[in-house]
Amino acid sequence: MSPHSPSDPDASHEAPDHRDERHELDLGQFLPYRLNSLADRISQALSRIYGERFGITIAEWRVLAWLSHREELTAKQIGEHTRMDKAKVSRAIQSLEGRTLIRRTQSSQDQRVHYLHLTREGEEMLGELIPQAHAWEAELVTTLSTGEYRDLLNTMGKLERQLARLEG
Amino acid sequence: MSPHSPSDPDASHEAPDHRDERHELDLGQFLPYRLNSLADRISQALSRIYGERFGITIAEWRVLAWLSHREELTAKQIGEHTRMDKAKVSRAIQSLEGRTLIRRTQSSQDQRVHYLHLTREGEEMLGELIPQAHAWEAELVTTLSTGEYRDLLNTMGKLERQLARLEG
DNA sequence: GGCAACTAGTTTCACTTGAAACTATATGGA
DNA sequence: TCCATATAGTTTCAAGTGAAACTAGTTGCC
Repeated sequence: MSPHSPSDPDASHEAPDHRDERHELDLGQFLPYRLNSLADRISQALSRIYGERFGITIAEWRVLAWLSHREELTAKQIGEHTRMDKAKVSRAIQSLEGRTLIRRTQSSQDQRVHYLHLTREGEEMLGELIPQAHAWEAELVTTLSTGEYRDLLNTMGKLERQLARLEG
Repeated sequence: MSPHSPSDPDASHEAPDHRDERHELDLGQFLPYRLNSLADRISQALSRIYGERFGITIAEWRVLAWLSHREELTAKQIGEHTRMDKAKVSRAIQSLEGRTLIRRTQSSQDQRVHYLHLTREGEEMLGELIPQAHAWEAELVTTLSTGEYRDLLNTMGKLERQLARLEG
């Protein structure tokens, strides 16, 4: 048995009183569920900034964010980085190009690939968006100590690596 | 400024060398993104158990899981617990009832509400499914120390409360 | 050179989703 | 009592989704 005693669904048989608190804890201590609903809530809250203020989707934001640190990326590379499937990436790119936030230039070596870059317009939007995203994140983590924040990222890194091990 | 120094998209201007590692870190240290992709990967991995071995969706699993600790829940209560919208809950319930994993009984006080309970079949399925889910979780967190695991849940709790504050 | 296998990116299609409309029931006044 | 308002749950509809088919181009091999 793991030392972490994740929620035990049969536990309710042992102590029928306090059922209310205990069942709250049950799913509430099942890591996949907790993690998923936390991430979901954060995503939704943040996408209010992307969506309402800037009119872009999460997929579009991810494409833009990656383009902000790298000059030339292809759709495929963005798909690898963001773990979005290529159809989703393709549609995000189409939409961003339609709004002239990014531009595409065909590679001369390989006619199939297109390098993507931010336009001036796209850079300007990111120049506004990114600080707001960071400000929001800062507000979210404001109740954590520096150590807690570092430990969180650290632990998440461990889980990611273990996940890769389980997957691979 | 937050003490946590989340990823700074402008940082690449300061040190154009080592661009490759630095941009990996950039989005890689943006908590909402990291959290979301981690949760996504975990959900997908777990839903292989739900889906392939037991033929149920995540929504259905959540309904069943809640029913495993509480005798009588209504669709509305499940929606509140799981933060799924009522259409999704309704569809999950229909499917589960169709497979006779749950049963519905109309309340005598209020003809609109239906109490949900597991059937024997549903209980049997959960009796198999839940240990497998826990075993998978245990494998995932096996690289964490007991303290790290506790701190993780703790920190997540803090983020949830802060999120509620920001939302409310 | 020419053909099979491969790859980047797009489109199609069947399915899922959440918002809003809807149905049936309940409640709280006037 | 009657009516306005509210609520539980279902259905509809338009938009979004990923898997698979597809298009266009490339590579390796004979």
